[in-house]
Amino acid sequence: MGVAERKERHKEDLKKDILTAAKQLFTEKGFEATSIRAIAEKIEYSPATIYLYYKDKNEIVHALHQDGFNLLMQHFSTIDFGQSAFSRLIALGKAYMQFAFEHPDVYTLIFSMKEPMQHVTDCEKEWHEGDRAFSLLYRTVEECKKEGYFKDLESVGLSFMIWSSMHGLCTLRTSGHLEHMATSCAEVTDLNMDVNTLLDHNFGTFIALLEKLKN
Amino acid sequence: MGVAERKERHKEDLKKDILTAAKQLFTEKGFEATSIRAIAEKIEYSPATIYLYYKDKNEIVHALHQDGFNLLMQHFSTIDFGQSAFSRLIALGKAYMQFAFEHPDVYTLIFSMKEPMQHVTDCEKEWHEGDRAFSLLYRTVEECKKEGYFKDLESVGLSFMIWSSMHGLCTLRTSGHLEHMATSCAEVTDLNMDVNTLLDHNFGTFIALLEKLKN
DNA sequence: AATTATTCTGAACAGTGTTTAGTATCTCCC
DNA sequence: GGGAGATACTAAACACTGTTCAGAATAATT
Repeated sequence: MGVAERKERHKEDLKKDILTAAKQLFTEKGFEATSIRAIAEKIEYSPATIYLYYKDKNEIVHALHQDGFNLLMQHFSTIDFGQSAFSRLIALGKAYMQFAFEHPDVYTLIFSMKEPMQHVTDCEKEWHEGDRAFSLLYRTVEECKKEGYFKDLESVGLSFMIWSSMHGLCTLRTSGHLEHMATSCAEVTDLNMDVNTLLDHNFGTFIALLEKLKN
Repeated sequence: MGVAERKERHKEDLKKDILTAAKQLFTEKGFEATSIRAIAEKIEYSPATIYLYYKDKNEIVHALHQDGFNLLMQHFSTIDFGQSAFSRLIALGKAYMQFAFEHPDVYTLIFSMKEPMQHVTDCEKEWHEGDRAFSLLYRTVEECKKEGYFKDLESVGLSFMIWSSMHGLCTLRTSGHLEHMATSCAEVTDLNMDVNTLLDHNFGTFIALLEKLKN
């Protein structure tokens, strides 16, 4: 039965090759430019072959979705767990934003597009990667409470608001809204700065805001 | 010269008809299903005719972008300006979220898609609608400070963080992430609720959070 | 070597945004 | 009223997209 095993291995290899090609095209040319035909050309197979390994494009996107989430968790793993819970919370936010900054397309894929999440609910699949990431945030918030922060504030709601504010900041950036505001808010307010300065400035306010919630 | 005027009027009418048809299809069938051919069919003209009135699809999207923003401002106009600045801030957040809830496609168009904003920067156009909306938030935050809120917090940064958290909440909802978390966060935490309850709960935490920032 | 099973592909379908060459209509001037 | 010219419109094509399916090429089994 050595033959069957070899074939099985080859099939799995090809399946991975498709994903690797998709990921490469995706990060190189962006999501819009990543077509089935382009993936097929990269692995030197016909477009129809891809459909023998993946049901449709959504299944490929979903696989990339999981990959992207592992990359995010990798960013989180660099955080020093020796420091205080509050410092860890700030570091978590920073790592999150840096991830969004370094991999804007991956970020959009895993947090803004509705197709991958639709695929999860459609196939009644679990999504442990996402749960784990939120759980990390939630537990950090809980530990912050032990340090005297966020008294009288409910942890789940607060965790979501922290996530939302970071997510909102990241998406406003990638959509170009923040860039517009950076140039035009000089008229509205009296500050004039570029996008990244504005982003840093806002994150600074975020920290200051959380710090004020001690006791 | 009555003829030339009549023709000019007719041209402008047709231009508006295209937009009306686009808006209708857009709200009825969503953005994905709104093709140039579908718009053409609705106004009973050939697809090529549309290109005599709009440079490309982005120009149509940009026009809808402006329309959508006026709709948002309309939602804001229902707010009672007699109440305190802090109450107005909360009402602003509520109106913003309700807008996103009632018109999810319009919300995605004006706040999540990057094409319309790209078009603004490409054509070096102004975007007064957006500036006005942010300015409204900014001024409300400033007035809240006079009422004793947000001491030692910088207004621009805080305005952006408030916007971000609301925007983040809205996009996490439309993308389906919140829906997933609502069902799976029972395992992570100990709460079990549906999407809308979770959304309300989070907004409640948001208010509680802001209230704690008095003095 | 012939049969069967597996793997792959060319071609097509129905859709997308967009361009161009050509037609039909309508206005103007003689 | 009839011919010239401007204007408005469209059929058809181009280059794409995701996806399907009949059939060809290859590999394994008898």
